[in-house]
Amino acid sequence: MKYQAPKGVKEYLPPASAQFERVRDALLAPARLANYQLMELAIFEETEVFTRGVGESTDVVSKEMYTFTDRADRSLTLRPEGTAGVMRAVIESGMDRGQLPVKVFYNGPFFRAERPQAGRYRQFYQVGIEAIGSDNPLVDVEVISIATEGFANLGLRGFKLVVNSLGDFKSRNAYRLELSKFLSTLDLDEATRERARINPLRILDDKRPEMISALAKAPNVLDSLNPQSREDFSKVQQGLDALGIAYEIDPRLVRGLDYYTKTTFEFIHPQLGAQSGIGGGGRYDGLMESLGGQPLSGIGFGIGIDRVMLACQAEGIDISEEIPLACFIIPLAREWEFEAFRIGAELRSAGLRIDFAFGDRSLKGAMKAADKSGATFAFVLGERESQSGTVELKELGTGQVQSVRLADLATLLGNAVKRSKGN
RNA sequence: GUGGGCGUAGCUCAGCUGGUAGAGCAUCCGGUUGUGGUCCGGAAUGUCGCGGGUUCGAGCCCCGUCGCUCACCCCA
Repeated sequence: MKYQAPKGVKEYLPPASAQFERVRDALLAPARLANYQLMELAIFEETEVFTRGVGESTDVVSKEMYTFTDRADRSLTLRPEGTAGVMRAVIESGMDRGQLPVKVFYNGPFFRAERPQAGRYRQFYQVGIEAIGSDNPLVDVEVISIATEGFANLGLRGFKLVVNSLGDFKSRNAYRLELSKFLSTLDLDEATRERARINPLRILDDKRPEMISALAKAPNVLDSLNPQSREDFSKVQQGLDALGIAYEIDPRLVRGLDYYTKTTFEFIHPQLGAQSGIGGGGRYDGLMESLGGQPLSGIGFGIGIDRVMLACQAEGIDISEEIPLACFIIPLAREWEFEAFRIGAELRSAGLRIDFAFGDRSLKGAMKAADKSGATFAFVLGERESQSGTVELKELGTGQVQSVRLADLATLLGNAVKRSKGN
């Protein structure tokens, strides 16, 4: 084996690719129903979009970006996350000067140069949505509910939703100061002290047991929320309650991107191993402005398709394809191939999924192929059928055969597909 | 970047204390006339990840290297 996909690149081949599509579409459907619209975006950006957007101090920017120089010596970067690119496109197209809020969704591959492990890849896939230009906490609720709807579409149950509020800019900065003071009383190792200096909030995320106990007495963000932030967070909670969405409040939930303010949230699936976050997001107040746009607030989420697929697997959810192959057509010999193909094309344009026995194989081999294809029906096309305009249609599940006129084939197959869907 | 586990047929793996490689599944063909699934018979496939060392002899031991995988950090 000479060539292989680059390290950590996750690819989906049949039959898993059909599951990938289903998961992606199930996650996207609620966004469409909530009137979010598709953005098909650049997969690489000027590096500065991310350094300014995501923040220099984050791990994502400081050590995980795929950055390269093009022939004109421009520094470009494969997108490591979705929000910054959305903001750039919104500003570039002037959407931030039009009707607000701007509600958009996206999906596709993202890239981070990390060491791969279970559920973490260098090329991975996300769906995401952003609602830009409204401070209303109900928008936060809408965004979160779209995510939970997506999971519900798949029948996922084993995840939990964790929410927190970091407070608005003022509130967050005040807390940051307070937290720094507290952290300076702790005896921290070199790396942690450096992180604390760059962004003290991120220390709260530390999962090491000794750190968790050291942080037991750390000041709580929620206690330092100013009145406005407090009220907004309370509305978010009321909205979630009204929709019957279960959640936990975790004042330690900070998330690794610098732009978050106010609401942050994360979906955790405990059966997943070390990388248990299947999705997450939050509100960002200063992001648009720092990329040169209007001073608008926004909120959004990113959901990892790869991890949602793992979660479905862990819960034993069947995400296999449900549209069956209606019929497998077997030309008896080369001379019948064109006619078989013509019939197949007609059936396909009637909306039926049709496949053929290609290649010169024995009839037995062709029947075997029909069987393995999972088709509901199969028939042979040869001299007799061509003459009579009638085929012996075989139902592969039962072995039953019936004579069907070619003219009636489309209707009959169509009805059979409908019936099997109804079951 | 750091640490653990693993690299044998397309896939999943077996190979006892070192004696020149096997199973199941998958693939293909056949079991007489134009109909699959079960069953039976047959065929094909490996520089045992790569390089070096020890040995009369290495898939098995040693060293290096590459790859995969899991975990730390962090995130989807």
